[in-house]
Amino acid sequence: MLSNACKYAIRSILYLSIYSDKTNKIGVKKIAEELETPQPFLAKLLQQLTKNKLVSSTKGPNGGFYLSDENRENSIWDIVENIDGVKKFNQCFLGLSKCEDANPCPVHYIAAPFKNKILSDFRDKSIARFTSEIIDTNKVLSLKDYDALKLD
Amino acid sequence: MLSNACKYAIRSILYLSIYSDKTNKIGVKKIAEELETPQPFLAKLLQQLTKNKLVSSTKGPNGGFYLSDENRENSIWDIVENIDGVKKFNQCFLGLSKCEDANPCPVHYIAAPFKNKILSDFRDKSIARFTSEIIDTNKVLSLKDYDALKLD
DNA sequence: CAAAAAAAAGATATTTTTATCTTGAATTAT
DNA sequence: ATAATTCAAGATAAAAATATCTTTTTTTTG
Ligand code: FES
Ligand code: FES
Repeated sequence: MLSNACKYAIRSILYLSIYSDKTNKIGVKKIAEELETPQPFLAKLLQQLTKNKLVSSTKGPNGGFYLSDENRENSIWDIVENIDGVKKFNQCFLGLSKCEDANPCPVHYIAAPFKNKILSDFRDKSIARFTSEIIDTNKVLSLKDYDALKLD
Repeated sequence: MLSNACKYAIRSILYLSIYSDKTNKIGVKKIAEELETPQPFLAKLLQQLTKNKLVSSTKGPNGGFYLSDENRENSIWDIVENIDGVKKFNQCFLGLSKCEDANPCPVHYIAAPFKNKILSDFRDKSIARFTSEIIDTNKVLSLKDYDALKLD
């Protein structure tokens, strides 16, 4: 449903949201290691996300990527739009050209509620809120295998 | 989540389940037109599905593809396994290597119930039952755009 | 200022998915 | 039998997604 690129992007931004700020930037190398994603590919992605104001960056020593307060006001949905485009998500689970109640495919009534739920979660919460919920519930919500992002 | 190939396969088999039997076979050309899928690609798929006993076929004039009673005892899940493999479906929505309650990603508790629901629907019902439910509810459950498969 | 660090940009490569084409084999109707 | 029809099989092609490499630019630190 989401491309690898998009998954990497979401994970990166959630990671940056938890661990970075203006005074604590993080380089691609570190991010790629933490999230176990291909480094140069992630670099390209972050480049694109930066150009589109979803993440921030500075060059030079102690430079790297981080999320500004403005960046944190975006939603996960903004990331999806940026990388995969909107269509990807509105598509029918079985590949019909339109997914709508008026013309449901055989699994529409199973798939549609899920899509709506994910969609509203992605669209209605800011990155900031999404992140604080992760932190507040104090669950081990890892971004890569095992508990890499365990908040202790 | 599912590949195009797999979507084509599922739609084809549901189509054949509704419209074909031993005495009424349907050619690739017709199927591809009805489902609006690329014809030679679908031919390859049907070939594979036939080899793997998920559909039946005969050559020659009035030949074509159809579902035998045995074919109808398979599940949608069998199709998915055949084309995309099992893994595809067990994957984490954000791309972690494992999707499990013990190590949930930030959207796990939204995605997991959906996956379980689809999975059980796909796995526990035979094609035959799936199809008769489509017919019985008498809904316009089309397999391609608009109401191509409207059961009147 | 010079050197090092790090992202930006652009080019290239690999892999996977999707799609097509060509030839061969089986079946049926005439 | 023969010709027509339709699937089978294998080779090939095109497109998209994923991944890497090289060079340039910016920034910071010493
Ligand atoms: S029409 Fe297929 S998922 Fe909605
Ligand atoms: S861990 Fe991500 S969907 Fe289950």
